[in-house]
Amino acid sequence: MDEKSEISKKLLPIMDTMELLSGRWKIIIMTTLYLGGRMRFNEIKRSIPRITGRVLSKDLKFLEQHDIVSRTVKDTSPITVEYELTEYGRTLDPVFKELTHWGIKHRKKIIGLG
Amino acid sequence: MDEKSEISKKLLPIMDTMELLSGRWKIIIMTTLYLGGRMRFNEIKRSIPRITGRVLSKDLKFLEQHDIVSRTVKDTSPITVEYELTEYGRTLDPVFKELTHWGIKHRKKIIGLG
DNA sequence: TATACCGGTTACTTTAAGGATACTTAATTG
DNA sequence: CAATTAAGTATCCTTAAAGTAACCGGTATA
Repeated sequence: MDEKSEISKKLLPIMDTMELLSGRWKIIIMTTLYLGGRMRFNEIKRSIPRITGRVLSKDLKFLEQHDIVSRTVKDTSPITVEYELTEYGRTLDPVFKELTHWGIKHRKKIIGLG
Repeated sequence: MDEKSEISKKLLPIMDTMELLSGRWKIIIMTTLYLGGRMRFNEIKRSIPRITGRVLSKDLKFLEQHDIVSRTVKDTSPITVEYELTEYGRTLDPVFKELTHWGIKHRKKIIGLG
């Protein structure tokens, strides 16, 4: 195997994961649902300062399509829609744990330097 | 502590880490250096199809400023510049391992469905 | 009657990241 | 002498993501 295909082989799964994490709001939405459990559209919106309905809607749809988040329409009046992390979405937990762990050490390093 | 500041507390380190990983090329550059060890600017460039010198230069500078990559000018003629992951850069390894691990399972799931 | 909330969608504008290309200085090769 | 390599920089352009704001049908409240 040449150098470039070895790089590709290493990169592909990393890029696959990153596709789900990248963007300004996706991680914030996932963390919000992780902490908040089952939440309605406007609950999520109110929990995340400055997010717009357009982006929240778009990102939730994306996450639903990738089976990270589930969407349930409740037959109330007016209807409400509940979102929560799927079981599969929760398998991202170790990823978030590592991101968190490294971030905490990184912040300590930066503050230590400052 | 209210809901929003709890979310912020969880998010901050994640966002700190993501800052270093986000963008189209940073992860590719880091993976290339991880596999290739010490490399010159144009070696890196040739290893990464379609990257432009402008972006490679910019991203390497960013990574150097964050102590992920070291830059060494060699007194050859013409001068050459070598880049490699710093010891600190290599502490990102567990992060990449998790991203890889999840990505492999994710790909299997997607192929399984298709 | 009208005002607000529910969960969105549509159309338009702005911003940031990245791409394309030319250029730089100094040395080397043919 | 002309072309090439090295490691970039400068300038302009394109694109994709996100922001802004208006609007939708349906329901409920004052």
